Amino acid sequence: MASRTDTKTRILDAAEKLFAERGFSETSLRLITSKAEVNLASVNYHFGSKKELIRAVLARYLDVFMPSASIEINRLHLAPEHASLNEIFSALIKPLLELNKVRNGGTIIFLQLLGRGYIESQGHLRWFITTHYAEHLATFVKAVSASAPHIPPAEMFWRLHFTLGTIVFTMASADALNEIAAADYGEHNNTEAIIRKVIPYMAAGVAVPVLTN
Amino acid sequence: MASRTDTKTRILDAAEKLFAERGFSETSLRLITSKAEVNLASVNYHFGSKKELIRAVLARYLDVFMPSASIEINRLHLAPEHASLNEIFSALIKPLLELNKVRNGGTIIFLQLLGRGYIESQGHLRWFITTHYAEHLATFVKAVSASAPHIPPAEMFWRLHFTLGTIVFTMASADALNEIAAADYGEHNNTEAIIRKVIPYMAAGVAVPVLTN
DNA sequence: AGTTAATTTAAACACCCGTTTAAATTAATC
DNA sequence: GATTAATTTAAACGGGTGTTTAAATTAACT
Repeated sequence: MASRTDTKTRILDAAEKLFAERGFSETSLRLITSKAEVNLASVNYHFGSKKELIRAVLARYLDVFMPSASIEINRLHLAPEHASLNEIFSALIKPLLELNKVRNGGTIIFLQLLGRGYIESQGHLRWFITTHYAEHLATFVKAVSASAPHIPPAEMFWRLHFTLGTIVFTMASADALNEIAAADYGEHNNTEAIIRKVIPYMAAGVAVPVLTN
Repeated sequence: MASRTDTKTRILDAAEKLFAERGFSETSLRLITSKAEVNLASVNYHFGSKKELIRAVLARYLDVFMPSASIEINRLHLAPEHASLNEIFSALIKPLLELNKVRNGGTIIFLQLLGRGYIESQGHLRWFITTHYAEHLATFVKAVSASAPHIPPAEMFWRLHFTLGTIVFTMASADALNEIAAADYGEHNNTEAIIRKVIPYMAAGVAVPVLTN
């Protein structure tokens, strides 16, 4: 059934790397197939279209991350509602870093793809994610809300999207920021170090009391 | 000298709107010139290339925003170092909203362009901004650092980029988020309302004590 | 082994892109 | 008003894009 390594897999592996680095529209099928060492037409044969390839690339990560994240959230001291926001966000570190075992640089690739998906493709990838992984997202939102009960649901909606923006933009610029940090402050952070830096920032922002005046 | 409205201005006006909505690479010169009702070749005649047009679009906003922001930061109670982080971030509201008077929707267009500039064009727009507006940026960083002296410079570097990501990603998705918020919570926020929502989040994140363990 | 199905391949298709050219037009200057 | 300069215009250039086609090849099944 499979010639050498599965053609489908070779395409996905090459595509996710290029998509994360350069964005979807800046990455041509010809570049993907040449890096993957497969024929140009095989993308349309196996995936139908470029748009569906993009979805498949994202789904391959989400199908690993989402269930794993839900398990960690539910496991929090056997009672997620008593966990702090820092603990809840930190519970996502393990599922995120496990993506590095799936593929080299998997964590940062996943987060960059997520950001590209939300910004580039005007809305239809956001729709794909929120509908296909609704239960997992609800689990997460419920846990966060329970641990910050002073934040009304509408305000929490906005703050969680602020949080998504924070992490996703950070990871999209991670390489550039790391270079500057190394040059200016002698710092050398890997993906995990950056995630551990950003969690307190996000947790503090989500929990800050709403201004009433 | 000018036929009707200045051709150069017509191009910039059409371009900034399309760039903000769809991104740089997704916006063709043919689409820009047709919306602007000018000839295709006039872009290259007046700006040289598409890349230089992108820079000109961004510069037109930065040249208004940056000096205005610096003035507001320096004016903070005549002593910026005694202002709170909330006050410092809030000082940027006026310069941001004044962009709405420059052009309709100017505030959100500017913030979306900023985000596109940082994410899409791999690094060379980030370079353009940090070198051409270095003094203004330094003024801002200095004020923020003075009002959160417990945050080491390297940590502050990261947190300010978290902050940039938060605001820029939020504004890039503002329309979509507003639709959801309206449908799910009956909320209707304009650009200013969203900015006022995000400021406490960012201020809390920037100031949160660094974990020592 | 022979037949059918799945996959791979090279080539072409139709289209859109940024840029350039040279002629036509408009504006400015003497 | 004639001459020069600035701008606008239509057309073409060369190249890249996603997708489709039909033939060649490989794998699977009876």
